Amino acid sequence: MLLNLDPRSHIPIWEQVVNQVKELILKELLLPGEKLPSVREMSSMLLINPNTVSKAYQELERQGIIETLRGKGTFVLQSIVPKADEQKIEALRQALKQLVIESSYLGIEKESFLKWAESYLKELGGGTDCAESSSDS
Amino acid sequence: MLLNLDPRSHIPIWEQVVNQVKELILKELLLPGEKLPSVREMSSMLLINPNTVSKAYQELERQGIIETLRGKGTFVLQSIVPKADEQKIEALRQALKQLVIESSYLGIEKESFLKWAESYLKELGGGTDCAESSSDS
Amino acid sequence: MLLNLDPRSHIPIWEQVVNQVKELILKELLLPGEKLPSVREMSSMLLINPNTVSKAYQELERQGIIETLRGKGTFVLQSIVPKADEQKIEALRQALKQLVIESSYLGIEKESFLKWAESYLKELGGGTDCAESSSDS
Amino acid sequence: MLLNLDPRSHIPIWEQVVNQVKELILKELLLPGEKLPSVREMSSMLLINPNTVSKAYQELERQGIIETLRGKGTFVLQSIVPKADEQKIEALRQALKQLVIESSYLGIEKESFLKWAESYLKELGGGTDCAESSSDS
DNA sequence: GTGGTCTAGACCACG
DNA sequence: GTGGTCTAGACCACC
Repeated sequence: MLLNLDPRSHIPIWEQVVNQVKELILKELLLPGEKLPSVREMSSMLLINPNTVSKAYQELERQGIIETLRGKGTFVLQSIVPKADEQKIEALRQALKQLVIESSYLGIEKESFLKWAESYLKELGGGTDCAESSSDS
Repeated sequence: MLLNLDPRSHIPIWEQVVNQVKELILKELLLPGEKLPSVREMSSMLLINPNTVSKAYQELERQGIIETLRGKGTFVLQSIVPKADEQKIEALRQALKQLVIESSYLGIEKESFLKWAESYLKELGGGTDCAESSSDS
Repeated sequence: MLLNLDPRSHIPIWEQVVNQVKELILKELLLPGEKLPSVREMSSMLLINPNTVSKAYQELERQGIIETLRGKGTFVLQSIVPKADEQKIEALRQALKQLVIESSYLGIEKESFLKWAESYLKELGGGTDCAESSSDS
Repeated sequence: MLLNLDPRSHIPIWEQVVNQVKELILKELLLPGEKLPSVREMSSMLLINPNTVSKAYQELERQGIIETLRGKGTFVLQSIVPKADEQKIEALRQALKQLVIESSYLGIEKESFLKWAESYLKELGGGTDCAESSSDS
């Protein structure tokens, strides 16, 4: 559970936590049913306020990724069902388009961009069907 | 200069303006040397606060995309040189990675994601040989 | 005494126990004078903490529904007298009102809501003439 | 915008705000497009912390009932679409069942319970098609 | 021990 | 002016 937080980033800390937990789960470094550090543990590990961790956990629960059992703690859900929210997909497409625009202004070649995308997709998606390919990043 | 602004979007309006101007330039709907509407014109066209337009123009100037000539107006720069800022590239890579993660939780297939990326890359890069001319800085 | 507990529910487990015992009594699946499982038995049956069962029993006793005889065990009271606590009635009305509001936002038809209410009322009140016998306190 | 908050209630204050705003909208005391008091105004009106109001507004936005425009304020959405979430409907049914059980222990007659339900349904639902019936509580 | 709520007060970005 | 985020510290309910 070593998360990389950047307090200077414009992305709120709680959202950085959300993102990185989601990444850890996809990479199977956090397994279904596994217990997350308690809010207090996490906050002292990351040197952030417990409320910030709490907000991150609540958001993850709202997204159907983790669950909290009263008095027990917080756990990764057994079955994380991808829900194909059309609005979110459209937002993602827009974000992707914007990234492409930015990459052009940064002088990034098309091939590089696609290569990166493929590499990230393999890195994560590999875990779903074949675990051995998840480490060849 | 018909921009699509969404006041409900969580992306700041000034940033939406910046993004769409950059897109228009890439698509050659705004040509080098062309004059942009004045801050007042733009703000009344888009029904937004002049300060917002001003902030967008300042950001575009900061990024080396447009220039303001006092008393003359604001113009698209003749040569927009992609500056390969390593930090920005790394940030873009992170953003791309995050998009890939989100797409996984939305149940989007790898092929779809790559297809979209390719389509956007072609859409922009196709109109101009921006990639080849990116080294003549 | 097969209770359906959901550790994921936001209703505290002790309260779920209280609710379901009250339901069993109304449905005459638990009869007046009948002995409840001991705290230990119940906790091992339900795989929950004995303290949780204990809290549920205390609450049921506080509500005048069961009684604990030292050394003998815990029993359903012979005569459960509905006590028309005005405050609780008002709270119930508020809760009902809130349910109606929620049902509206969920797009539930008035008829459906009333049908459900009637069905539940019949389900419970039908088995016993609780309403008529409610005045013999 | 006179809300009745009960700090002693077990329902969190932010949730009480959410509930009552939803009620005001159903009763057409808050109209689509109307501006809600700012977070600061509301917090000073209700004598609660701005963060508490903020949490309530965020929840209302998450439920698709209001929207916030950056720097402008918070507004009731034009079209509030009831979304028939099956899980939430089932939870509502359970809550209704529980209310029926409670009403029995409080000695409430079936007819009273149904009468109340009908009255609340008419009070709110009346606003949808005929405004004149909304005041005959 | 666990998470949830509330307060107070500060800082920031947006328009 | 608006809302959003973060911190610090307190209190509570649950198990």
